[in-house]
Amino acid sequence: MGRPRKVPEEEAIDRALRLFWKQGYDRTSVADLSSALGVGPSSLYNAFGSKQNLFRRAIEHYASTYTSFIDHALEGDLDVEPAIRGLLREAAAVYASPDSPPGCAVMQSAGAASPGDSEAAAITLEVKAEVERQIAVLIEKASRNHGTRLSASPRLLAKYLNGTLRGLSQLVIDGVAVSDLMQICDVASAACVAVDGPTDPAPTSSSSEGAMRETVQEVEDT
Amino acid sequence: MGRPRKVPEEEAIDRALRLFWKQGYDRTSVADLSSALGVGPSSLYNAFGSKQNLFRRAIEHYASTYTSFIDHALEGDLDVEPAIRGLLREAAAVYASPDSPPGCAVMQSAGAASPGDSEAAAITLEVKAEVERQIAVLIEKASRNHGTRLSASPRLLAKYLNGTLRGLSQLVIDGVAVSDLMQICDVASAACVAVDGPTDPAPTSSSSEGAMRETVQEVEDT
DNA sequence: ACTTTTTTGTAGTGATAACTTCAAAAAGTC
DNA sequence: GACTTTTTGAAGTTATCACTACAAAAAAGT
Repeated sequence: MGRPRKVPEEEAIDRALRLFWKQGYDRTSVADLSSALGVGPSSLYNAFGSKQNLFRRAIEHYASTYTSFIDHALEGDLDVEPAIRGLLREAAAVYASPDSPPGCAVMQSAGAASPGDSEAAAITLEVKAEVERQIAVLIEKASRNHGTRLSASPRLLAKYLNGTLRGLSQLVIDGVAVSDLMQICDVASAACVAVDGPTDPAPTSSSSEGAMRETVQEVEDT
Repeated sequence: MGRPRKVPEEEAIDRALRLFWKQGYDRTSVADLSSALGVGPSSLYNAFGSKQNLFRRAIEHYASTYTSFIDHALEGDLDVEPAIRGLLREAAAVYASPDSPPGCAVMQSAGAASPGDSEAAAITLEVKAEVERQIAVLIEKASRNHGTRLSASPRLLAKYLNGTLRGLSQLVIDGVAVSDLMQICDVASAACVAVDGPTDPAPTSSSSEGAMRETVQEVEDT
């Protein structure tokens, strides 16, 4: 009952996502969203409550739609290196796809800000942590199933690959060619498995120069 | 001649840099800068002309002061892997230092935005390109001097490491521990040199699924 | 046709953004 | 001490921000 919506909720969220993705959360005004959807601001507030909440819905939509590369990698039973290579390549393909804004929506919309300084960064926190968690699971499973020796622990490699994904997103923004991106994925995935030769298999050294920030927030150890 | 400045230019720029670094360009208002320096906005505009220009000066200051890890790596005559490991570790140490805001100032201040959408991103463009250029030079020199077989061309590895640096900055923001960061640097640097075993030395494969954005902007090939 | 329910468009709210105006203040020079 | 030069502080300007008030519009139920 009641007057029907001019634009259905699902489409509104997807259009909003693409705007946040392209312009970033801060630089996307409610007026931008309103005119992109062809409705007045009152409709947006009636449907979603606030700009923050619309962003939250948009990121949830992104996480459940555009990050299938992790599920694909988990479905197959490949060894560590090909599994990671496939994951990175598929992610890079999404980041560089002409059908959606460049880069990773989580990175591009929330910027590089820390969760404390930015509303948007706080909202994307959970998505980033979940990706890292699932990558750790993937590596642990693949190495166990294939008896693969890793260059570091699954949880550390997951952090490394989390950083790699963010780097890939940035490289796409820089305009790096897709062919180069794919080779970078190959280099990065090869780094995950230990070399057989006489080289040191798993470096464990630590301290470098100067005092450094010791940190608090952590994803659980696997 | 004339009335002396309340706060000298150099100190003003450094204080501004740290604010941009911590909060990002967009979220740092002129009022923030003004109150952080203890002077009125008219003084800032008299001295620097605009917020954009002050940011430009701050980034130039950062590039000439906080990125010495590249010069250090270039000065030594180490082989590729230890040179890159040292570069990454030193960069990570700067990013995680408690004496300055977390992460890389170029990334944190300009966010993840593309140069077209953000004034700040356009200003940091040159710095990022110069870093990548110098890393390519470092790799080429080190591999030539030590006869090292690389896992990919110097220009591609430079792109990979450019992405790695950005990823490291993000990991620091995420709160990853310094000890983990250092191990990640080890994994990343080991990926640059070819393995001796029976494994494929330099993968060259390309196409993945779907159509992808072919890009324009490129740093020159080495 | 009348009521009920929800969405819509228009206009406007106070807050904050970057930036400017201008006269007083603080120095050197004669 | 008067003149010149530059910086400073306080107040103000215009634009845009997220968000809201409210009545007309468009559907369903009776």
